Amino acid sequence: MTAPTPADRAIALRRQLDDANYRYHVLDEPNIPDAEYDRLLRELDELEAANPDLITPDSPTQRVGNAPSARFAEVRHAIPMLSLGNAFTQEDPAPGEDPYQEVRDFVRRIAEKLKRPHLFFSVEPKLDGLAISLRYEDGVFVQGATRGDGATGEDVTANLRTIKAIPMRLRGKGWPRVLEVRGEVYMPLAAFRAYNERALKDGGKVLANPRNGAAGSLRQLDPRMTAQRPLAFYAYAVGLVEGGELPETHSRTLARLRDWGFPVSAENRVVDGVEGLLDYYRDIGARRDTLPFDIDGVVYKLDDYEGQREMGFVSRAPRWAIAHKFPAQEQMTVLESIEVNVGRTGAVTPWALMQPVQVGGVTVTRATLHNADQIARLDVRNGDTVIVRRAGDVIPEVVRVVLERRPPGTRPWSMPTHCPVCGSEVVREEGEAIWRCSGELTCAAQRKEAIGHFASRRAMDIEGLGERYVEVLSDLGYVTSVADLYRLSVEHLLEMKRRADERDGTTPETVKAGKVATKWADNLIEAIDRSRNTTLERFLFALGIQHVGESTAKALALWFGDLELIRRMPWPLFKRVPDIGGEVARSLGHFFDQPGNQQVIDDLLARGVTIGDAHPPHPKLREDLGVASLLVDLEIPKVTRVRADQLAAAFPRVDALVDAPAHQFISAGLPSESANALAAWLEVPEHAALLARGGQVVEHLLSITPEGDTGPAGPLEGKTVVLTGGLAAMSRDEAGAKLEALGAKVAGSVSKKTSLVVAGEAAGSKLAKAQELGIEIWDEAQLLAFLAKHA
DNA sequence: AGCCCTCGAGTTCT
DNA sequence: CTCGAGGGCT
Repeated sequence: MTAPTPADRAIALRRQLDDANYRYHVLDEPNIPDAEYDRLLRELDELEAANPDLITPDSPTQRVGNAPSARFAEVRHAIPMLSLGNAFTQEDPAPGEDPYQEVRDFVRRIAEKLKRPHLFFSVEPKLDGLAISLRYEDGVFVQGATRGDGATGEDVTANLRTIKAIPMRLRGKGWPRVLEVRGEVYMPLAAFRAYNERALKDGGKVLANPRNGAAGSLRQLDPRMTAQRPLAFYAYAVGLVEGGELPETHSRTLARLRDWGFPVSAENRVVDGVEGLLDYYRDIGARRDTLPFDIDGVVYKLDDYEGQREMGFVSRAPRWAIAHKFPAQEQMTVLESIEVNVGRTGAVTPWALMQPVQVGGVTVTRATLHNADQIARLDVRNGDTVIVRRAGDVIPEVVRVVLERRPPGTRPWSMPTHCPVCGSEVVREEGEAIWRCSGELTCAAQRKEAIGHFASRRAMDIEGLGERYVEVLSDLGYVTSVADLYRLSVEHLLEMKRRADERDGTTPETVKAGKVATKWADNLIEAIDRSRNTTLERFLFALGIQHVGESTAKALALWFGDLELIRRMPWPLFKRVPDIGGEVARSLGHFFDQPGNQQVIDDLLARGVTIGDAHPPHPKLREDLGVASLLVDLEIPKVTRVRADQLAAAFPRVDALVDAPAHQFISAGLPSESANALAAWLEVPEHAALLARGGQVVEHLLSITPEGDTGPAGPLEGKTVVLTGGLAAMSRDEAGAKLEALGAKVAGSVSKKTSLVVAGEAAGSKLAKAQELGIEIWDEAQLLAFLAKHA
């Protein structure tokens, strides 16, 4: 046996590489790891570099891309690349109207002409990419072109060579001497995202969407650029055929193409009649968001060529095929104006008011613009034409501005300097993204939101007090603080309704309707009454303190157990609660420092709000509760944990510390710098008072906080559980409460700290993430079984 | 100082 | 659901 010649080796390498490509891109069953592929490719590359005469045009090394071409040559398609007629689904069908009429018409026309009992269609997803034509002579790829106007396209052979899913040489046998294959070059979504993520990191150019990514990549003048773009390809038709035969149906041609080495979509099917088409349409539509590529519809083609020939063409579109489009997920519309909204915390949020468009099957007129930074990034202006998207996430967003359509004379948008509702100044904290109205509760918008929040389901849960009534109650002055809700009577409500009707010009209620109004008022008063019985965590959440959401409210309730304690707490002590830091503690302190807020709490209690679950502080509060931690929590300059410990040892009682001169701090062991800083800090009367009060409260807390014993550990103690998807037997909230009762911590998002994910019906990204991280996953049945066992 | 994890807040339409 | 930012750990 002699050693293989370089020529033999080159052939062997090419075969291996081609085979690996085929398995990876066509069969979707990679047979060698990427690294091995790269090694083989490098070996071949080196071999060819040493023996240039061994280089062949179909060699895998030639995919990498040669020197840039000045411009693309024109290619005349031997057989024109057709465009398809479109069928749209009627989005708001009138009663009795068939939303699929256009598809039915298409099928009916064929049925009338062909007069067959059954019509079989080859169906496939319509990829959102770029149509191309590939020419093979004697089984070797010789030329590739874009669709262009259908008759003439551009020669992008060099760029197409870089796409590994396109075979350079046909496999198997039986191919015609000349074969033109048509298909779609596209960018898989995962590749698109990965590409953009990297581009963002490296400061490169971000692709607008996968379609633009594919189209832009193919038209790169330098194939080496194309080679870096992650493109893929699916074949869906055949053009010119010479010196060979094709099967008699489209579906069998596709199977043949696959044998010859072309990727063909795994979603292709053959279906019977119009119902078959529509089933397919609905099936793909339902799975649209989970497909690994973007599609804008499905394509129906009469499967047999005989029938196709008989149907023929109208102008340039075949009468035997049609594209059935999905409702667009992106639409162009005109932004009429940028408005702002004022939220509960005063956040001034800009949003776009647009001319109504159908996006993803619903009419969209408004979309959030998040904040001023986002507007600056997009550079959206009044009157701009914009692209609106409503992707899997339902909530519409402005994707970008169509600059070519910008009317003359527009100016960049800027945040109003004053609140549109109350006229207070709009301010922004250093380094923050959000501008806020400084009016606080003098601002009607903030008051309204505060009342709405107070009444909301997760807060005081006043059923029937929705946005509408909050608006009127607030506007007409019946309710200026949340405590006013508990002074309302049925008479007030009826009077309010009468005035509201007058104001809005609504026809006054008839006597009969008056009865209905009474009923409504009775119900609302009863709901308000019911809400008087509440829990500490709901109450704290309802107050709407900045940075205090449900979770923080719950923690406060658990750790301190008593409203009276909390409302008088010196703010640094809030930091004793896990997950509460300086920012949140200060916010709590700020809230309770305001006499107006204390008054509201007094009023609520005086008007019958009862908080049911007062209990002593959580035993763990004792841990590290003392003078030292108080000093640390006060954030005194130069007073670190070490210094605080020294001080605590020297001054077991805070009173003595408050009045002590600086030299006593030095005697306690502090360096003079720290001692002086502390003395200077204490000069400020508010500081001294805060420290003194802090000392008292620490002593009080220590006196009422029980020792150890945190109760029996539940079976889920220390576990973090995430609930996702819909449950049949109970709501997610109920399930969460039950899990918490067993000791679990219920979190909202999946991370590597998550111990367990309960996935209900139609679970989405959280389930995917759990699988990715290898976290234990239960279905509802497992959850119910577990709960039953441990109830 | 930087990273990871959570929480809070705001949001659209039927 | 997504973004921004607070909290805590390394």
